[in-house]
Amino acid sequence: MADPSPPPSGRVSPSEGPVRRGRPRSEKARTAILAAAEDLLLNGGLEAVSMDAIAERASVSKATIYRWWPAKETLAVDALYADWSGSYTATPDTGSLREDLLALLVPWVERVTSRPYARVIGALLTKARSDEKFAEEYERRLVQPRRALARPIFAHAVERGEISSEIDPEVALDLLYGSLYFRLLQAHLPLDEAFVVAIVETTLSGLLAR
Amino acid sequence: MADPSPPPSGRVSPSEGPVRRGRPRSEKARTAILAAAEDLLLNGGLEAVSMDAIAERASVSKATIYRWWPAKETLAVDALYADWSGSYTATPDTGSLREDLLALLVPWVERVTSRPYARVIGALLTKARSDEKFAEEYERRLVQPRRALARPIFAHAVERGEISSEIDPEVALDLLYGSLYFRLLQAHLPLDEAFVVAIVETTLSGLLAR
Amino acid sequence: MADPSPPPSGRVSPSEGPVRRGRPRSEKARTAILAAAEDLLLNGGLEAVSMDAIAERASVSKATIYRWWPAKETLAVDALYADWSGSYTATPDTGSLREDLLALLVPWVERVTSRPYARVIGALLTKARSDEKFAEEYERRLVQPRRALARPIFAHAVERGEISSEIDPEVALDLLYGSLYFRLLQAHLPLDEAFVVAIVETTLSGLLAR
Amino acid sequence: MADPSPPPSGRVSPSEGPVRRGRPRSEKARTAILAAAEDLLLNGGLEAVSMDAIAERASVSKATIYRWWPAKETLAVDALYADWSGSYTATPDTGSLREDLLALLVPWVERVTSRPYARVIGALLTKARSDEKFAEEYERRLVQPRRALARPIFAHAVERGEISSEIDPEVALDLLYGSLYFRLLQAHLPLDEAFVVAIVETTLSGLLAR
DNA sequence: GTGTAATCGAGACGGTACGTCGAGTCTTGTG
DNA sequence: CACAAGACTCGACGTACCGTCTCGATTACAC
Repeated sequence: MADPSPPPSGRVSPSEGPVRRGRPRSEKARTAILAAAEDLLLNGGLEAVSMDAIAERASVSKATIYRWWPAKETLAVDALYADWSGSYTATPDTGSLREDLLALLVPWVERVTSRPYARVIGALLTKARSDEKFAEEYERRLVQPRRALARPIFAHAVERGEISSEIDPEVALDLLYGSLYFRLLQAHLPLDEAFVVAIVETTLSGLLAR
Repeated sequence: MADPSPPPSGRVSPSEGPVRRGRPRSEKARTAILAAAEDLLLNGGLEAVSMDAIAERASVSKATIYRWWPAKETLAVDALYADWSGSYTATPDTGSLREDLLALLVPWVERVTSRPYARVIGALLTKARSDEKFAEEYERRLVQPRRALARPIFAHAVERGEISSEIDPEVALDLLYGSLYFRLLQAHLPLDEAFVVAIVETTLSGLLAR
Repeated sequence: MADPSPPPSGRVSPSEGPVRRGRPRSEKARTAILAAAEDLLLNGGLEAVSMDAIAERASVSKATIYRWWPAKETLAVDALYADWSGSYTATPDTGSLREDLLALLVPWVERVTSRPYARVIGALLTKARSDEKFAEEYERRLVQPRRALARPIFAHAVERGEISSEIDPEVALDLLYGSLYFRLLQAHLPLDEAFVVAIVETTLSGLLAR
Repeated sequence: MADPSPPPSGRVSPSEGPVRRGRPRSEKARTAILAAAEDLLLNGGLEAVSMDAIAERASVSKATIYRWWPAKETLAVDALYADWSGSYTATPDTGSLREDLLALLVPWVERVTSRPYARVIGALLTKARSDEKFAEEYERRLVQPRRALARPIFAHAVERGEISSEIDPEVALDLLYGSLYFRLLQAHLPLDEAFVVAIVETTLSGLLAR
């Protein structure tokens, strides 16, 4: 099943108490901020995302941004999430492990190489490695949904008898996504459909002659 | 054979002509700068490396740093290179592909997890994705030496008949290192020796039941 | 009548619209900056006035200084103006041209030689000769008020019949103040009360024997 | 009589001892330095004269400049002196004080307004007010020669009976040159031939009606 | 209606770091 | 020796963001 839409990040959802006093949050401002952030993000990368720039573009005061997002990285996660959440929400189920994996990975590669996501993802991962709270946020919003989407593929393959139930789906996922991220982030060799096919084949059959 | 020591980065080596005019570069300053950079790098990550901080620590003027390194990332590569270049320069050759890979990867994992390298590597990769020249530098100094070290392992395995000559070593390397980098940078699951064993096994044998 | 307090320099007075939005300017910061500037100015001259030094002394950020003053010379004019504006605001009117001029010039000389104003004034004039906008500022704030103060003296003398109405007060002012500035700035001979008396006498009677 | 070429400034003339050991000073370098300095001086003012700029233009090392001139202001004095020393070396002697003064002052005004000397002179005077040794240098090379040239005019006028022997030539000179410098440096009103005539007339006849 | 309370924009504030420039000094090899 | 080349320290420059802080103005709900 697809990702059941995790709550937006930023400040803890204020809808706890039943009392809603004061001026309500401006939806217009929120939208404008996210739009400005996404725009800057996909053009100049995270380093182009400055609170001042967002504030100016979105015609919003910096205080308003800081009221809802603790850091520009958190804002970037929200912007990315809005960008991605609609897509690829269904686990492929073609009846074949090989085809399921290709159906999962090929569109992802196309998407991720269609715009300069590499530097954005790299920057967010880097931030996550120095900020525990942000790491949790990042994993919950962007990492786990994708892994949750993929795990059933291996369960189905076990059911069909294609693979042993001993196989650890986490290791399999890391082999596959790890290779793709590697080429995405390190860019030593192209990340294209041929490479997806190659790693799926190799992961399924192994290197050893038989 | 191991990496034959790539030239230092920074400004192009000035030893082209036979004439060496002017005051020679201060080796003392160079060393102090690299030491300060490495220190800051491994403690606070790249974000802690500021030109001002290095200048102060190394008792060196900022102008001197900028004379030799165009950006703090380039400096970080030099510092990292100095840190790494001595280690792991010989290709393992145990007589078995499995053992060779473990001998290659286990020490690397130990090293890379022994200190907070993750955020440093992430930051450098991110910088590389926005700066073409830096990317070339990074790949030449840090990426290719490691891959060159690993490739012969697969050639030996082909000679021994363990794997087909059809196998593309680049794909194999990306599967293995990619998985490790993935856990290093994304940190969704631990990067330990057990994981190394798991990905080596899986890569060798494949997922499919046989 | 004298100029009744020209507006402060620096950025254009923001009090145009009736709307006073945003955080108001900090009077405390403004005062501290001017005090620091004046202090540095009268001790070390303009060359001792650095934006960094002012920022540190006034416990103010450099950005705040630059927000309001485009250059240290402009700041110096403001500091000098604050220092001078209170004094000598009334045109002397003793009933005699000679006495009026002495009453105008002697206190000015005492003031101007009491502290190292010479190098400050020299520096500002030099800046003015290379910067059109600054020149306008300097003249409006420091030059014209003084000349406006002096002109009525000559009008009174004309009314009393002491001098012809043909006399050009501008020429007379330049003869008197010019000589004083000359000794102040070039310092080839002392600028003292005796010199003031001498130039007043000579300007009134002329060199020619009669 | 006028000063017959004061010695060059900079380091004390090395031609004292009879022994002239080592490589002789390069006349070519000296000339190139002065030319570069004058060029920069008259185009961008003293602030455009940097040791680096001169060194580059003159294809000379900075060390060579510092060997002979302690500061760029001293160099500027030398450059200016070279520029001026050839001109106006004879005291006018027309037989009339009025004409002598005009013959002295009008060409000076033409010269001094023909190029942006104002900012240069202002800068040198400012420097002189903060540097005792430079002040002595400046006065000896540029101030006194001019005054020495002018003093005989008043002696002649006394001899002719035009003015009293009581007249202090120093005061007279300060009235005349002071006014001109004032308009030159402060630029509140034009410095032109009409002004020269006006101050000469006024200085000769005085303001008072008679 | 009239608080009360949270929001919003605008924008100034103290900081930190940036990358550059010029001043002087020092250290080579060459003439 | 003088000189060119050029590396070095020091300190100021002016800019860009950071995250915080006042303001006056808005906009809701609660009384």
